[in-house]
Amino acid sequence: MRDHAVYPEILSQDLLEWYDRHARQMPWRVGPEARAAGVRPDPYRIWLSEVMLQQTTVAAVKDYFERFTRRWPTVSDLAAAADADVMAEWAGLGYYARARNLLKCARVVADDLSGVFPDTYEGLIALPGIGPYTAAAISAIAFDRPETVLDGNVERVMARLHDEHAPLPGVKPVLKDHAAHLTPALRPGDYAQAVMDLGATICTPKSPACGICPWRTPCRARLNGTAAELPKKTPKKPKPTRHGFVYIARNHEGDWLMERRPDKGLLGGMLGWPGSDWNEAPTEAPPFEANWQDLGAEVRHTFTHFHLILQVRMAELPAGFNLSDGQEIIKRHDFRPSDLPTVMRKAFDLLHR
DNA sequence: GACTCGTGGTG
DNA sequence: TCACCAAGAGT
Repeated sequence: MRDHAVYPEILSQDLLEWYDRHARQMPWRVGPEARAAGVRPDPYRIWLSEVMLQQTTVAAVKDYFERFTRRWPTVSDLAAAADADVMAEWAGLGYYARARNLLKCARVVADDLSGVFPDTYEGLIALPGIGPYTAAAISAIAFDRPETVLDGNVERVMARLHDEHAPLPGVKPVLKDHAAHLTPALRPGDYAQAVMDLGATICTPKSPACGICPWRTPCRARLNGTAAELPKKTPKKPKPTRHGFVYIARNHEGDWLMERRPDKGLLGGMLGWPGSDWNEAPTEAPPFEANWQDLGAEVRHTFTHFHLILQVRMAELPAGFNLSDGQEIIKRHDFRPSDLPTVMRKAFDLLHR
C-alpha cells in the first residue's frame, strides 16, 4: 500500500480521479467537454456564485444565480444596476450585507479595474465581500492558481483525515495547514472543488459515507471510528426570543406604506414594514394614529442569533400622509412580495390566509 | 477572539 | 419541534 502521509500528492491525485468521475453539474461550472475545447471559467460568474454560496446551500443558490446572470450578464451590467433592484433580486437569500458588498465590489471592478477581476489572492481579498475563503476560491477556480480553500467542508474533511479533536474555531489554523499540504500544483482549481464536493456528498456532517470515500484508506478518523463526531466545535450560546410589532397600511389606491431599512445592521438595505424595535418587552410604535386592526396571528421567525415573534397590525393609510425618514410609498403595481426579506414576506402572507 | 448577520433543509 | 448545518465576511 502507498504511504499517503509521506506522499500527499498521491491523495490529491486520488481525489482528482474521483472528481473526474463524480463532479456535479452546476450553472457556474465549465463541463469537461467545454474545458477540453479550451473554455475557461468566467471570473464574474465564479465570483457571483462564491458570494452567493457563502453559508448557503447549492440548492438555494441555483435559481438566484440564474436570475442574476440573466439580468446582469457582466460585472459592468451589475455595476450599473440600481441598488434597490439588486437588493430586491437578492431578497430571500439572506445575509444581505453580501448583496450590498456585491454591488460595491462590482463598481470597483467596473470603474477602477476596467471591468477585469484581479487574478491573485491579494488583489481579490482587497475587494468588498471577498474574504480569505472567497479570495482563495476565485483565484483557484477561475485562474487555476494553487491557493488553498478552507470552508466548512474542508475543515470537516481535514479534521477527519487527521483525526483532529481540538474544537473549532481554535483548530482552524491547523486544519488550514493540513489542507495546504495537500493542494497540488496541477489542477488546483479542480482540486479545490473536489475537496468541497467530497465534504458535501461523502464526508457529510452526519453519517458520512466512509465506505465509498476515495480517502477511506488514509483517513485516521475512519480508522479510529471517530469520523461522525468530528469536527468538534465550541458550544454556541442559546438564542433568546424577541418580540415586536409591524404595521401594514394601504391607501385608497392600494399603494403600500413601507420602509427602506438603514444599510447597517439586520436586514440592512432591505424593504420592510414600519414597526417597533425588537426586544423582550416591545412597545407599540405605529407610523400614524389609527384604529389598528390585529390580524389575530403572529409571525414566527428565527434569525442567526435570536427567535422573533411579530404581531402584525393593519390600517388604512390616510390621504395626504407625510412620509418620514426612510418611508416610501410603493405603488400597487410595483409591489412584489418576493422583493421582501422572508420575515417581512411572512407578515404580508398573514393578510390573506 | 467574540459578535453580528438569514434562510431553508434535515435528522 | 428544534438544534444543527451550509462553498464566511465584517467589525
